[in-house]
Amino acid sequence: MDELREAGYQGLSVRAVAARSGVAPATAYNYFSSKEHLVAEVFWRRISQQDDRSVDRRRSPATRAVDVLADFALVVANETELAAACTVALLADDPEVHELRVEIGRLLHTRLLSALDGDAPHAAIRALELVVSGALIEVGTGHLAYGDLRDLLAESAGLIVGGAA
Amino acid sequence: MDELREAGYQGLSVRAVAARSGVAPATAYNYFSSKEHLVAEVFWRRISQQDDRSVDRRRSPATRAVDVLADFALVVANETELAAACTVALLADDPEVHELRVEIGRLLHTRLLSALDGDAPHAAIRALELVVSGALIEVGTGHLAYGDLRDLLAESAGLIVGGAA
DNA sequence: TGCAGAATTGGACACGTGTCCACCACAGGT
DNA sequence: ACCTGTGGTGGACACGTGTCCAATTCTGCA
Repeated sequence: MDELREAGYQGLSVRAVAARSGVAPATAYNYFSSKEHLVAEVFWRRISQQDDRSVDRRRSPATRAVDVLADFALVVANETELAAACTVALLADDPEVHELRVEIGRLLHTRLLSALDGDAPHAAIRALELVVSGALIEVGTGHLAYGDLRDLLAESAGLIVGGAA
Repeated sequence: MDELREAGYQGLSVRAVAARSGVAPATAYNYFSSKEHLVAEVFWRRISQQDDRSVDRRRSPATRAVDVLADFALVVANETELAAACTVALLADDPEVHELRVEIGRLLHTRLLSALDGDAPHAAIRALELVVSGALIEVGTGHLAYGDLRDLLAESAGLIVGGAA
């Protein structure tokens, strides 16, 4: 993370991260096959370490959905550089990254399902998934400000899941 | 395009494209600052060369929206390799690419606006924009098949824009 | 204490990238 | 026929990447 902040994603290199960790480059490559894999792993750990929200059925379905989406996106979106890094990294054509991508997708799906089960059709959940990737990309490319993310997610979720936003 | 099909995005290089075009590498770099820029340019040209649909207000707003989104996405989505290339390329941290990204965003926005103006709130248009980027990424990463794209877009648009899907 | 197996290391490797610059080819105007 | 300027060219450059491997150091266990 420190390295990413200082050098940006372009400037990030596995070697530099290794150096900062007091470890030889070859060692780093034993664990991470590329910088994409490294960054994707950071994202995955942050996401999966969040503790699950308990579902409170007194709140509207849309609100519950937004909570899930915001938890998901805000983990990285508070730093544009990190959001950019994660979005690009997760698209890499690398088996290790593919694995993580699937895992992350599964996790998001599970969370949405448990927050909304019964209160929204399957199609709505799919749409929410698309929306959150779209939103993350907009943050990563700098077209959407961190501060506006939650509102945008809320607006979209309001439209997708019937209930009042 | 031929080069991309044969070598994949990973294997694509500006030099190889230059060679295939019977042109020196240095010449290619005069026009495209990176392979990301090259690919982004291909995407941009394909998108912007589509002719605008005429708005038929007898059809439901959602249907009109789907037409715009599908035109947009299907330009590249019929070949996974191309979709992957475009999505990754468009995220590059390169001023030329940034320019194109803005241009493409503007074009999509304009088309949605003209297809839906008055029949959907601004928030719906934003949500549709997010959905289409999300969908493109899923195709690019191979998590969504080309054949399923249109249906998925239709489902989502149906939820976002009130009218019957 | 000593040892076997695992983890880490340095260093070289082949390859690809984007940049630079001096030089050349050639079309259009005179 | 001759300039002139624009665009194209070859070739070298510094840099970063991921891979490999033989040598070294660590670690847990007997």
